[in-house]
Amino acid sequence: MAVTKSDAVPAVGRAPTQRGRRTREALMTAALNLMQGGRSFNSLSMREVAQAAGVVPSGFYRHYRGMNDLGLALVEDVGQSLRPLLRQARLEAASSKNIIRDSVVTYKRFVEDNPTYFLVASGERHGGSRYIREAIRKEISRFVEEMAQDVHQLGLVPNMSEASLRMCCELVVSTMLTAASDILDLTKSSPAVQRARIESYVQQLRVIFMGARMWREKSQRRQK
Amino acid sequence: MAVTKSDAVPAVGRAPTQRGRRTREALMTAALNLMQGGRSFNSLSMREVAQAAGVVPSGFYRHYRGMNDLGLALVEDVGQSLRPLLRQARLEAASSKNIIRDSVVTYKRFVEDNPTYFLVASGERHGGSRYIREAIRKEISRFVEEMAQDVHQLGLVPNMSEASLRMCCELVVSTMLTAASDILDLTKSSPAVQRARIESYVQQLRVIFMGARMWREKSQRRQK
DNA sequence: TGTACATCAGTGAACGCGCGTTCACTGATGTAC
DNA sequence: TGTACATCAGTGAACGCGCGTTCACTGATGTAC
Repeated sequence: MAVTKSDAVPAVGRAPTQRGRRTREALMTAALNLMQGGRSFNSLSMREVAQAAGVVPSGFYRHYRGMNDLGLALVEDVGQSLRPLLRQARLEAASSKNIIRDSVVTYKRFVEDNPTYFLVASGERHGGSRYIREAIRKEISRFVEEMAQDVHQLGLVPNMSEASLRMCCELVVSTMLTAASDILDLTKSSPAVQRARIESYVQQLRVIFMGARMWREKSQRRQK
Repeated sequence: MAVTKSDAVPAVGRAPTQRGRRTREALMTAALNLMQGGRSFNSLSMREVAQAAGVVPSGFYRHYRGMNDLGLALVEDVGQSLRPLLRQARLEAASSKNIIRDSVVTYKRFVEDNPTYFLVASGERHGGSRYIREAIRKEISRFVEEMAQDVHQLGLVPNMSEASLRMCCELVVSTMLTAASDILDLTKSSPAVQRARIESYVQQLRVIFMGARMWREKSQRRQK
């Protein structure tokens, strides 16, 4: 048997045609839309997603090996959409004279305007499959990296090593992801309850930044 | 039709007999055991849990209205098991001269020894059903309450109002729940990686506590 | 301590349903000449 | 620009399976006397 062109493996998900790319995206947005109601990605079925995307069930396999594969693609996509937007929000808030409160308020609006992204980010961070969790961790570390850069450039926490800065930013990102899931569940609560919750997060971030400014590197402490 | 004793609604889950209580518990532990492998509660089926508990599928309904009901019972049970244990661990570590590091190390061992509890607590905190999320929030607020009491009594953060103390403890508990899910995924990583992760959490808690000690209440700030 | 009886706990069969996956197919798309 | 053709994308039917839920049932358990 000679190896000819026709022997090439179909190789799922490469989508070299326009039509293919469109359907591939349709499947992603269909999954996101199905999650709008508060359902977790885990609870979606492949058939359901295919139907919502207007594709016959078997068509799904032209684009993804299975739901896990879709999940990974989704995480990557959400990460790439979110990172530049949040970075911009951060830089805008930086000129404010009440950086922390403004950032949290902006963030709240942002979460409410893009619920699906955060449903993926928060919801699958600890719950879903192991692979998806790892993918989310990787995206989070990118966020942290970017944020550390910004905080450094803005001089918000001077005299801190890069490693410590990342550690602090990780704490901030973690806290804000927890906040996101809170915010999404709060949409039906009274304004008073919402304000109280937001206030709590403002205070938590203040504690973190105060702690960060007090931080002394190990080496410095030793020198004392 | 006269209302006689026989008209009484079966009223699921009251389990007034010994046998009943045993099976009810068997269903809970069966669910926990099935989660051991890293699966989320959400992905368990009722039939599966029933079988693991040695009960015929329809028997499940004698004890729970459905999986959601089981989930709520599980959260409550996990909360009640965890609270006294963690409180004890906290009080033990309090006598150490390196409270934070010792607490984190103790906590790590504790998470590894009781993976199922934390799989529920972390995994369903943001992912599962709305009702389960609310139930977990309620349990968390109990944890926070207890921790705030202990921190106050030990005088770890003097000069702080009760409300602010709760806010800080919430931050700590949140961070440690995120840590739990990290720890559970790390069991197969190299000791070096594990140590680095633990070190990161130690530092994060230090930042929080330093920030908390620097904290000035709003009223105090105004008086300045 | 013994007995009668109401309630409770567990059984087994049955139902209709949506699931993931496979397959051979057909029409659409992009390309190489 | 036109055409031939390989590859790609979507189809529709079929499969076996485990799911949640219902029902009438039987035996176990706890109690009131």
